[in-house]
Amino acid sequence: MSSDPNPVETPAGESPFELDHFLPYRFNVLAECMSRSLARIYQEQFGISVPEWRVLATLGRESPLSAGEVGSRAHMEKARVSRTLARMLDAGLINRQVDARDNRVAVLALTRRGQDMFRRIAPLARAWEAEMLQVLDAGEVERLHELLDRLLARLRGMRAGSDDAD
Amino acid sequence: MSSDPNPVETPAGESPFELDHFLPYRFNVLAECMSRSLARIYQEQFGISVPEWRVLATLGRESPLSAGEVGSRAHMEKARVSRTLARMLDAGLINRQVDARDNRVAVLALTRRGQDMFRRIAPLARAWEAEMLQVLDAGEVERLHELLDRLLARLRGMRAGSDDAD
DNA sequence: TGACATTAGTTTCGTGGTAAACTAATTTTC
DNA sequence: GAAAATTAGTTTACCACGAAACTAATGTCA
Repeated sequence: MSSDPNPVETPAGESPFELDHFLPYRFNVLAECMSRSLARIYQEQFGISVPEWRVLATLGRESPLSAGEVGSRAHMEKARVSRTLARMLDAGLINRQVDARDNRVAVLALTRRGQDMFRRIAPLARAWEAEMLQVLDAGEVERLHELLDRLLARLRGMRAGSDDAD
Repeated sequence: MSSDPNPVETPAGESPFELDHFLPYRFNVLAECMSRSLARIYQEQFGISVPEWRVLATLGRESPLSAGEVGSRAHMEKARVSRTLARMLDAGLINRQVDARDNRVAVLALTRRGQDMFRRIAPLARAWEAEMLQVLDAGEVERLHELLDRLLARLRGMRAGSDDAD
């Protein structure tokens, strides 16, 4: 009884709860694995962290942006954005210029150095992704993206009315 | 020039790097959304955190287990397991008994109270998952799980030889 | 049996995260 | 046009995490 492999009784007919088959758990584990694996590349070679990489990629694609715009595009809280930007300013990867029309906002862009770094990391990131995706064919990749789209939309919908936006 | 929406030139023929289409980013965002949404349920109603829920689910399915076994089953670092167990012991959710054969290991199981909590949360977690999965049909859910399986296996394989196991 | 290595688990240390308070600028309202 | 509300962004306070150091028990090998 003390070594019962299924110690908590389940109502008749129900299978026990399995963490391994539970999607939030699976997504968390997988996301963490991906982050770690990829981060190894840009952390070791370029000395930047995950949020720094996100900001770099965001401003590499579109700029100039305000801090708030960076946050919404990269799904980062404003405090995290603020600290990340401070580090990147120190490192000379971005520059910041106060908006003449509205002195609260400052407009951000990559410096030459930031652009160079982005140009060097982006292909490595793509290559890493391609290596991971070798176990999937093109159609599967497409379907995966499509499933992720729908799940994300669903999650945003589920909390509708409950609290604030994102 | 300063308002160029694609400020970093891409090599001819290549599309610019899009964070929104990059899988590690997408998985992180989605995993975080799921965690938050689900955690709202068990945090508000039962006052436990994500790692506590993981340990609860792990020991709810199989016990007794040592701390190390809990960690490997729930994909948690041993330090995190240790802290989580300490909190749960305080809260009277689990009990710990030193193994007579090996005084380094202690064997863990849910208390009556822990079992009750698990029995109450598990169906809520299932229901939450089912609600999220309403946008997918049964075949899609199955294919999603299968894709996740393969990606996870791939990631474990990619770092083969590079460093330690998990 | 006594040194050395290994293992289970805890604790420490530094870092980074979030929520909430805060500052400063701007907009709204009457 | 002053008071109140809103917004952009920073800072503070607190807490969690991971890596590494540490403790204690066990295993190994001469």
